[in-house]
Amino acid sequence: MDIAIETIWDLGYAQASIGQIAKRAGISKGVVTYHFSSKDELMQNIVVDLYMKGASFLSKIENESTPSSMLKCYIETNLEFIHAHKEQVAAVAEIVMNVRDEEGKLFFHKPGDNAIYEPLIEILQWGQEDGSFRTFTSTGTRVLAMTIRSAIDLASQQLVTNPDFDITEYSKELIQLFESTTRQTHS
Amino acid sequence: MDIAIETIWDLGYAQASIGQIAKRAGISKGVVTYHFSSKDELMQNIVVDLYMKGASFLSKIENESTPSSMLKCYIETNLEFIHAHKEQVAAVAEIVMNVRDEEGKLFFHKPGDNAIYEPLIEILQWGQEDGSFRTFTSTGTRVLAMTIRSAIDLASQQLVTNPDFDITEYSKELIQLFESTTRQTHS
Amino acid sequence: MDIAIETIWDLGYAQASIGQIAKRAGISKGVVTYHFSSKDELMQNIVVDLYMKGASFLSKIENESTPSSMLKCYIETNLEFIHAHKEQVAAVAEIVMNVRDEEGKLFFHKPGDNAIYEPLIEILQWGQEDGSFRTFTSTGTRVLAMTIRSAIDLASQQLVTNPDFDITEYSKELIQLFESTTRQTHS
Amino acid sequence: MDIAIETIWDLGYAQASIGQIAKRAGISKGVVTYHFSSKDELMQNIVVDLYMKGASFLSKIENESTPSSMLKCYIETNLEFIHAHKEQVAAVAEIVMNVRDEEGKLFFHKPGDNAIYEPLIEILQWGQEDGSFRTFTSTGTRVLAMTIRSAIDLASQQLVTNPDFDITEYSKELIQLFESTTRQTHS
DNA sequence: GATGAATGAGATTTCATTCAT
DNA sequence: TATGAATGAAATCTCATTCAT
Repeated sequence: MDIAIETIWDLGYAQASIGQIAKRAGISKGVVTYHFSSKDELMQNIVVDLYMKGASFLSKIENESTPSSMLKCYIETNLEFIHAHKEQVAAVAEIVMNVRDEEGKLFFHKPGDNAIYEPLIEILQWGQEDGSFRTFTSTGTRVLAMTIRSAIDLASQQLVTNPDFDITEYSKELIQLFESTTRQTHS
Repeated sequence: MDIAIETIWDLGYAQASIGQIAKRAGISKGVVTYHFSSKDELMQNIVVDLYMKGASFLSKIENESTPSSMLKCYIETNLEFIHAHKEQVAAVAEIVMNVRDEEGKLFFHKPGDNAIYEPLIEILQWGQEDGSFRTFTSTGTRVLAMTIRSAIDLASQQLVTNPDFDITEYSKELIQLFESTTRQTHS
Repeated sequence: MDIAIETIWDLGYAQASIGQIAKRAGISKGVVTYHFSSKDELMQNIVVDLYMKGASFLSKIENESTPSSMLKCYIETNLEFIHAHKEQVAAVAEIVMNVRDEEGKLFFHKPGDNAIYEPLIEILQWGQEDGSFRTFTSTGTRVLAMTIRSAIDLASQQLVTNPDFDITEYSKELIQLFESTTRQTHS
Repeated sequence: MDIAIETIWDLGYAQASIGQIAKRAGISKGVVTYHFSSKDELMQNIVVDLYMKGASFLSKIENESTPSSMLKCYIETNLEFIHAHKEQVAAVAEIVMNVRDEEGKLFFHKPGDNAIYEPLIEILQWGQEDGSFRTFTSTGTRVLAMTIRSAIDLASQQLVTNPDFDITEYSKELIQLFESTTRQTHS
């Protein structure tokens, strides 16, 4: 699986054939289909593995005691995770966007599933309820969550394409940006 | 080319073979390779065509007379463009992320090329210089530009994956969000 | 298709891979899948082609004016057909017994379909009705038809496995056997 | 071996891979190749086992004291055997027609080997000699034996493909048919 | 005896590309 | 311009067989 991730990182999903992966791993093609009944299953394993790592890594966010610190922790921890697993994060992004079922529909996408934004929405709602964040409309809250999330995900793309990208600095700036965006402006 | 775009939209880049495209267009495979010397060239044409459409469509942004109205126009016009050409925008996103050269490097990416953020950075700098926007550090300005851009690009993904996504509403909310983010808070 | 038939005749269905067939035909594998979208489709074409040839070849049986001469003609013409197309007949026998659908069911077999015996049963019934054949029970008539048919089909197997088999002689003997089997024994 | 027979019965020879057989048996592939040095050897064992069962089961035919009762017993006992071991009989039919040597020749077939017809020919000759059967030419005797045998073997095919096939009834009808075929018509 | 990992050959199929017509 | 035949490379997958444990 690690070699598969590396191969996707280096060559992209389409070029990451079982043959390529096996060659880079120094094993025969048969080994791959012996352990994973199909290429798709290998890819699913890579995705599921990252989700499990992510769930563990990101669980500490829930421990924060204020909306502000939790938002900070959310951004920071997510970017740390992306940094720590940049190859796998990028590989999963490619897999999710390329694996399709027989009908041509994206395999890793339930239509209308925006569950990824829920944790952020909850943080933002909490902050509005306890008065530490300024208020947004319902839609505004959701759009802000989407904006934060897309800014986070951008980091993974930058790590792939931009060798000068400094994710630590990016993290600090994002935290500051969204801290000021959410801050209550008048007492 | 339009059929090629539709095919990528429906089936994804990998399944959009010349055979598929030709079949959907009701022509023979030979016609495609007659007009485009290779599949990659067809794909490049789709990308270049979108860039040209975009340059024309987005040129009106430069006519705005204030940083604030220009930022609003930038967001609004970009989202209108994504909306008007959602299939081609999505197709180009797939092409850009899948076409690679012999070495496995992404064909449509010059390393370190973040030119896409420059127009936004310029708007943000102009606003800081004329005092209509609050001030950001140099890095903060760049990160804000990246955040705005990624929020805009998210719309294209949502159009692909989320049938309930309302891009007009999204546009209004984004404008409001970044208007308030950049607004000078104390006179 | 002719080369495919020859290959099945020589090597059997399992060994008659697209690669083998292409090699024997002196063409590339791609040509086969270009003309036939899959191996199964090639095999179906071979089967359908033989059925069409058979329908044409055997149509003259209907012209006979007495049950006895029609039975004789049925046996004779069927064996002539098997003789004239022995390779394809044998190939179709292999195909019919080996091609299966995804569930493992034989593709060329509708459960309970014994339509092949109907023409013979009709001849035998006609002969009983007009008094030229001795009488059989309903089941006896069907079993006799099955016996005649299996004796005919045996010829194809013999042509495959027995180089000394004389199908002309076999034809004469079968005709005589079933002529005497069906003959009215007392006036 | 029983599982292998079931697998061939259910899926056909080609799909009856060692992996499939082992999976259905709940054992590892290795066990199969531990007990049988090759797949072909497993298949040979299934064939030989059936022949031994058959030799035992059918030996009682020799005890009959008249040609007529022996012919009846031959048909009846063979069909009982096919009925009692229908899966294995069908499996052996598939094996015999699919296993080939390196040259592509059928493994279970010695060219010109028509030994299977000898017992029937002997019964028919005996009946002609003792005057209880009507007389046939030498070739006619052989063709009649082939006809009887093919009618018997048809039962196995019918058991595979026709769920409504009643082999007991078929047995009675065949016995009656060939009793009347062989009966001396004038004293 | 039994297992599971590993292999390598070969099967089907897809596909970009070339080329004669 | 357009077509369709042909090619050859490569991809996924299956499978009999080997082997260390």
